[in-house]
Amino acid sequence: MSERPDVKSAILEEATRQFAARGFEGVRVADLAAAVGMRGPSLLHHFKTKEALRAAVLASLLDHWKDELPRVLAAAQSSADRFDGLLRAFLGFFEANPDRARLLLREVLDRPMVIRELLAAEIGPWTRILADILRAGQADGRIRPDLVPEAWVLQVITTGVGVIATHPTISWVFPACEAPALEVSLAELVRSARVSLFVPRPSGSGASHAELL
Amino acid sequence: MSERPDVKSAILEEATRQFAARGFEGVRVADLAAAVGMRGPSLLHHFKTKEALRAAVLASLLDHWKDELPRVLAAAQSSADRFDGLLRAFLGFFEANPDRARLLLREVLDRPMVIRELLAAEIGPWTRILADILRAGQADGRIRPDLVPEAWVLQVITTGVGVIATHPTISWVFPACEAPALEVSLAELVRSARVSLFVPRPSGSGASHAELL
DNA sequence: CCTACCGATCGGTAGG
DNA sequence: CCTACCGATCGGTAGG
Repeated sequence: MSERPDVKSAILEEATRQFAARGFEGVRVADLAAAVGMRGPSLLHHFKTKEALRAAVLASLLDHWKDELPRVLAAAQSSADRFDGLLRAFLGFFEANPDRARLLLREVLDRPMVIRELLAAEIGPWTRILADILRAGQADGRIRPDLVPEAWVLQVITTGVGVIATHPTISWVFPACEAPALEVSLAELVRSARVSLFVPRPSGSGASHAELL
Repeated sequence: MSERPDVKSAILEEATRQFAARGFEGVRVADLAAAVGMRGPSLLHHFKTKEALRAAVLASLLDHWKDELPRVLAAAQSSADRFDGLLRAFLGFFEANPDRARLLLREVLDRPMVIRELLAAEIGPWTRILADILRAGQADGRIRPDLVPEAWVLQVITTGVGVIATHPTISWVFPACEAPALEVSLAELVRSARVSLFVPRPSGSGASHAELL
């Protein structure tokens, strides 16, 4: 009765880490169990199969956005700096634990059909709203007219997840001392997302872009 | 003597396809062999181990850029539309066979240390030159000063590979009829890369951005 | 939560 | 390029 309060959470956390690092097939149930202080068969008492564990790990990732997306999008309809709020909530979640980005990318590659359905069901309704907000911004002349809202959203998602997942490896296309830090790369992402989104204001105008989404 | 001229190429092509789809560990040597008309042990006569085949597949990917990058960068120092040439050569290679992008992404996730070294050795020298070209453009006032050249290059690489690798899956964050086609997403990538790179010209000026990199 | 163990999979070898 | 087969790995079960 006085057991470790949430063995399950510990297993989920460790599974996220190991699945992200070595992939689902590359991880041994016994290793996963050892990392949380038990043997393989004992772990399978908490999650009936390895595949069930995979589903639980993925669900815990997407669940975060089921709560967060409506919250941030609602704030985006009343607050001044919607653009920064949304983009930072998105990037911050993955930046706080890059394994989330790597895990998601692996699932996209490993099980495209499964992920398609999950994205359509859980994220689809919200991205649609987002695209509509962008279209309204185009009608108002605040957002560049030569932009395809859906494509822009898709690209920001892919780039955010992709940069955070692969930065420590891909940044080696530059010598170590010239490679930008992750924060610099993400700042560049925010900059280019902003510039590619908003119609430039005549310089000297008071309003900052952050207020305009 | 009158055998199939290049069994090896056939194996490499099929391996690219299958490694991209199911990952290195997810592919059985026997299946790979069956797809090119032989049994497992016979395939291992052409590539001593499965791991050797993996290395060969990866090398054939990177070899393309060892030839292509110098060529395109050289053209970029004499021709008018360097930006388009370079970006289209890059995107075209992966668009012609999205499995290349998926394979590369998997290798980045599966073997970060190996890929780091390969990128540093084979691609590093050229991206460095590219970053210097961008810095020269900043000195001339053609390229936005608030841009970190290395971060911009990194982002374009990550986004290009990421979008092409994941588009058929991630685009399902939109209902099927609203999801942009891959070509639309790539056009948006080119647009936003261009806009985020160049200092905007006073409207009415004759020169197009394409000439300016 | 454990030990003991089954059953299936799979890379690679032997030998032709 | 084949068949036959070894040896190791690993998810999951039995039974406590």
